[in-house]
Amino acid sequence: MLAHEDELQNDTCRRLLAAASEEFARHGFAGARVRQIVEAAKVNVAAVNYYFGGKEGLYRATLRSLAGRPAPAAKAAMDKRGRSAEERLQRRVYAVLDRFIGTDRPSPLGRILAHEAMDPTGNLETLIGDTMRPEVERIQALLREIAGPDVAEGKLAHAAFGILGQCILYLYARHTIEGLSPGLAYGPASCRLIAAQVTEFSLGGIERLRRTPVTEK
Amino acid sequence: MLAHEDELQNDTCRRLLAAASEEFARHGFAGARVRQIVEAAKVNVAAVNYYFGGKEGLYRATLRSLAGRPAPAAKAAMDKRGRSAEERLQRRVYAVLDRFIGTDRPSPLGRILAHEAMDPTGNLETLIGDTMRPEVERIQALLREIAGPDVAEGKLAHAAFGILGQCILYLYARHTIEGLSPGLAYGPASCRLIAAQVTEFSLGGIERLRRTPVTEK
DNA sequence: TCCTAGTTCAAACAATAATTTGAAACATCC
DNA sequence: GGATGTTTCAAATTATTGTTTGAACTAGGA
Repeated sequence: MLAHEDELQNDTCRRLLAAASEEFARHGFAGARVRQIVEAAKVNVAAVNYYFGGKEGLYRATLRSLAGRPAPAAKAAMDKRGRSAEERLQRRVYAVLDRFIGTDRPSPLGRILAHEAMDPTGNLETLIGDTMRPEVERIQALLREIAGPDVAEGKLAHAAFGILGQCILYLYARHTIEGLSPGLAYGPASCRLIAAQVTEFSLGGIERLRRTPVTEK
Repeated sequence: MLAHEDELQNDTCRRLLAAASEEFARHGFAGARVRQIVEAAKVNVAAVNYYFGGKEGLYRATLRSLAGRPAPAAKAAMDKRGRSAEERLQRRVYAVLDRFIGTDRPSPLGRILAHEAMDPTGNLETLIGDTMRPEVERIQALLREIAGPDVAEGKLAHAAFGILGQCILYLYARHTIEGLSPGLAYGPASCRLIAAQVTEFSLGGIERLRRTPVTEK
């Protein structure tokens, strides 16, 4: 039992982590089966304990590896200069969709986060801190920029969660949405489309909040 | 092994179903433990098989019992006459929040639905058909009424899902939101507050969609 | 009171899953 | 080539969990 830092050195570890990401994303920690993981990874069962000390260790390592690297689209959304706040918001929404929903294939991170939020295992706090919190803060800052100083902070927070809520619905209710409304297909292009829709919709919401500035709470 | 229709006659069944609702809501079907359920219900283990034929039977019965009765708020939202479409939308949003999130305590139905959506067991279709589909359709109809005939159908569908997404976020990311933004407390009153916020935000979105009617898709 | 059908119970059982083990395979260095 | 440390493997082990069993208990009627 070594490793613990160079989990990505070994090929066995890499395959294990990849398979674990998918299995944990599908079924959450409790529902995931290590046999399923090792079979998908084409690795012997004992490897899990050998490298990670058990199912739980593998889970933590998986979370680390997923939360560690932000998706490529996140960087692309970074170049804020020379663009309107509205445009930057749309890019940020796209980045969220890309990271948590995934463009080509569904992202394990978002799905694991969803399971974790529903049924926490004790890693939720860390995971949120590493992934969601910065996202929420960035979006809220952009909203402030768009809405101006007159809109109450609480309203802005709600709005930020509203935007995230819309994004997350598309992740977590994928089957459901496809069943209810087959037209709204998922795919590489539709991620961009959804970003546009969500942004448009939310800009309207912000605008209205600005027009009717009620007292805080 | 009788029952199967009069599940609510027997006191043991009632307690079993109540405990099962909570346990399945917490951990989903796979993660739920029948021992946990029977312990909470103060009932012998064998009762599960005796009355419901097993864990899966109990699960299905639980779903039936939860999907069967719409929350009281749903009826209150029904009296459409004499109110503006905007007002009716807000009432409908409140009804959704009340049914799926719960006013006083978190609703098992919504939480089970979330697990089911993440990791379907084969009961998802039925559950959706019984609970979500009518909700989506009603909201979409209201949105059409508000938006007028010029907004494309696909946009309205997105908007309806956007509204649901906002509602659902508050259900499924409860811990997360409380952690990120302690000010936004949950409670009997806040359900109404959230309904107001979501409606306000969404009306703005609709308005904007109406102003910028792009071609379908 | 006895009988019957329905229900509850503690304990046994079977099935599934995670973990461990000890030997075999592999690589690396001398 | 042999010694040493690491990795892989199939099989055994332990733990957890759903299900079954057969006896005990209860209530209602003949």
